[in-house]
Amino acid sequence: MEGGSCYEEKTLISELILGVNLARQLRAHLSSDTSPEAREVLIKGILNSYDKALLILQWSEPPIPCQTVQPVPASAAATGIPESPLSVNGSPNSNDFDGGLAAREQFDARETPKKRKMLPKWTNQVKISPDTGLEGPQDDGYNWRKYGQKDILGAKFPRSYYRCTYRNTQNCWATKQVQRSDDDPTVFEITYRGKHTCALGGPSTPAPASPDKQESSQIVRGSHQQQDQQPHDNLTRFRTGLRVETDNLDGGNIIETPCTFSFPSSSSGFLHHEAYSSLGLASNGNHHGSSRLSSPFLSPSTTESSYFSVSQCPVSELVHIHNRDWCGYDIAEIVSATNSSTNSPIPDLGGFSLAAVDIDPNFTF
DNA sequence: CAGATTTGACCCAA
DNA sequence: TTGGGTCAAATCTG
Repeated sequence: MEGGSCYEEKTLISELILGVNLARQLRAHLSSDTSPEAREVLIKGILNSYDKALLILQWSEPPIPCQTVQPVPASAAATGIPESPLSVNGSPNSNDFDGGLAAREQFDARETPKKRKMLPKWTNQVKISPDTGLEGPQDDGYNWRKYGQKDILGAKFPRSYYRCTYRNTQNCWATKQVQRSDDDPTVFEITYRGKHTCALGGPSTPAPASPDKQESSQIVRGSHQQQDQQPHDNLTRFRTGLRVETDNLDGGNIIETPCTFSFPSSSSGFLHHEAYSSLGLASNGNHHGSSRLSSPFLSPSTTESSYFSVSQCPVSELVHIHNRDWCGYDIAEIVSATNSSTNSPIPDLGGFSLAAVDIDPNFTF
């Protein structure tokens, strides 16, 4: 636990420092002819940084009374697990960090259904992989019970309504709505309302075997993954918060504008060789660059990444990271690729559709 | 049989 | 009046 607290403090400080640095860069950019895109990247970085810092603050404080029954494992604490998956587009309501206020809100909501609408509300967008057999967005760690489904006017897909499984037994009034995106069926918009006050539903104490039909919260897991589910959960969380910054690099000419990649969550699988072979690529591209990695879930001492050029296909660059998380697990993931003829990103090669793997530590690219 | 899901009905705010 | 959110009985599942 101590390691977790120490880690959280360091991460919090580093995130705030990152935010300050990005703000300074933005100020410098404002006085120059920098492109709006580059400024937007900096703004996103700043917002990301403060979002994460706030999340760390939120989850390092004693929750009410949701997670007081079972202590949070150090590994879980170290991941700074948010109540729901953090995404570029979503963050918990910043007004809701006051646990006492949240508790009062929950209490009031219990008394009058009208006041439920006053509950804090925030929305996350979660992308799922069509390649990995996922039926829906990843499990957010809570136990949800579906209580309704509605066809929404103008939406292709119905909206599902979930409430906390422990509503009746523990008066936990957290709810969520899951709406599949019309534009991209692999994207789910998840709207959370209210904080969990249950003792059993916390993300650090995953549900004991919930059914696998729930649209919004289940992952198909192989047997080998169940054995070490905790590390894999951590990996998923670490990926979610991982960012690759490519500005000011020694190989900075590879990607001409500063880029920030936000990692979607993805499942684990033995993808490394399959990914390359299915693309007709050799896995020994020429290393020609490196980048800084920034994530609250990465060990700074072991972070590294590589860029590879690939000559066998119209892929001008394959950004590939090889990393090690705080649990000591090696991770490899393709995070982006660019079509050399059109100079446009190749979405199918992005980090999402090519899931991460725990690679052989002895394997070299 | 207990708990979860489905689905039509109901409520209510806009 | 309409559409979104919730309820609750029926049904399903392990």
